[in-house]
Amino acid sequence: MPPTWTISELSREFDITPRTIRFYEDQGIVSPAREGRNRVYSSRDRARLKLALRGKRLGFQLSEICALINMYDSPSDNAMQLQHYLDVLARHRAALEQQRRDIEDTLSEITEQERQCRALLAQQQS
Amino acid sequence: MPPTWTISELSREFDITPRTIRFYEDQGIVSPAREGRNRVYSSRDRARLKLALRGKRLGFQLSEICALINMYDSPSDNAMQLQHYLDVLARHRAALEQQRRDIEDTLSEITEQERQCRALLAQQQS
DNA sequence: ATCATAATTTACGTTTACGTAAACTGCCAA
DNA sequence: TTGGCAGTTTACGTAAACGTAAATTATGAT
Repeated sequence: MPPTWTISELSREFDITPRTIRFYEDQGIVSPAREGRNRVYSSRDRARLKLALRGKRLGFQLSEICALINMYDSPSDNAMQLQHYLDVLARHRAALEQQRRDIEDTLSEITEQERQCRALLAQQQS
Repeated sequence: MPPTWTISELSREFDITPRTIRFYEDQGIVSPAREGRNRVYSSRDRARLKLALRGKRLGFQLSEICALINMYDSPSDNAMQLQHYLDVLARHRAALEQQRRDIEDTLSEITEQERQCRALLAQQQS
C-alpha cells in the first residue's frame, strides 16, 4: 500500500504545529483522508505541504500559494486556459527574479559589513 | 542645502501610501524632521525607506528590518558587540541563502511547467 | 474670500496566519 | 479501570501591517 502519515509525523518532520496543518486544510492546501476521525495524509498531501512551506519562506501569502500549487498540480486541466496559465507563470517568474536580485544585493552588503567588522576587530587586537 | 522630500513625493516614488510611511516612522524606520507640522525627509530617511521596502519584498518582518537597518547604519556603534553583530549577519546570510535555493528550485519548476504548456499548445495546433 | 490640495492627528477597523484553551473521544499500558 | 497520550472540534484571542474615516490646519490659486 502507498505510504501515509499522521498529523504529528508531518508536524515533526516539517517543524510546524498540528494547528498549522489543520489550518492549511481549511485553506485547501492539503485534503487528508480519514481513518475514523483521524486524518491520514498521502504522499500528495505531503508534497503539497512541502511546496506550501517553501512558498512561505519566500514570503508568499497562503492564498497565492494555494492557487499556484493547484495549478502546478493539474496543468493540463482545461478549467484554466493554457495561455492564461502561461501568463500567471510569467508574472510569478518576474517576481522571483526581482527577489533574486534583492537577495544578491543584500548578500553583497552583508559581505561588506562583515569585512568592516573584521577590520575593526583586527584594529582592536593591535 | 541637502536634498529633502515630502511625504507624498516619497509615496509616489515608492508607490506606497503616506499612511505606510507614517507607520514606518512609528516603527523607527524613518525619523523625518519637521517644518511646522509637516514632515521633511532627508536622503538618509529615503535610503532607509528603500532598504525597508527591499526587506519587505524578501518577506522579512518590519521589526527585523528595523533592527537590521539600524545595525547597518552604525556598525561601529559600540552599543553592540562586534562579535554579536557578526553572528546576526551570519544568521541573516544563512536565511538569504536558503531563500536563494528556494527561488532557484521554484524557477526551474516554472521553466518545466512552461515547457509542458508549450508542448500542449503545439499539440492543439496540429 | 473662497476653494482645492496636501498635510496633520486620533482612533477604530480589517486581513492574515495562526495560538491557545476547553471539552471530548479512542486506545494502549500498568 | 484508570491514567495518559494522540487526536478531534469549536471558538475566541492575538500580532503584524497597514486601511479608512473624521476632524482639523496650512497654503497656494482663482
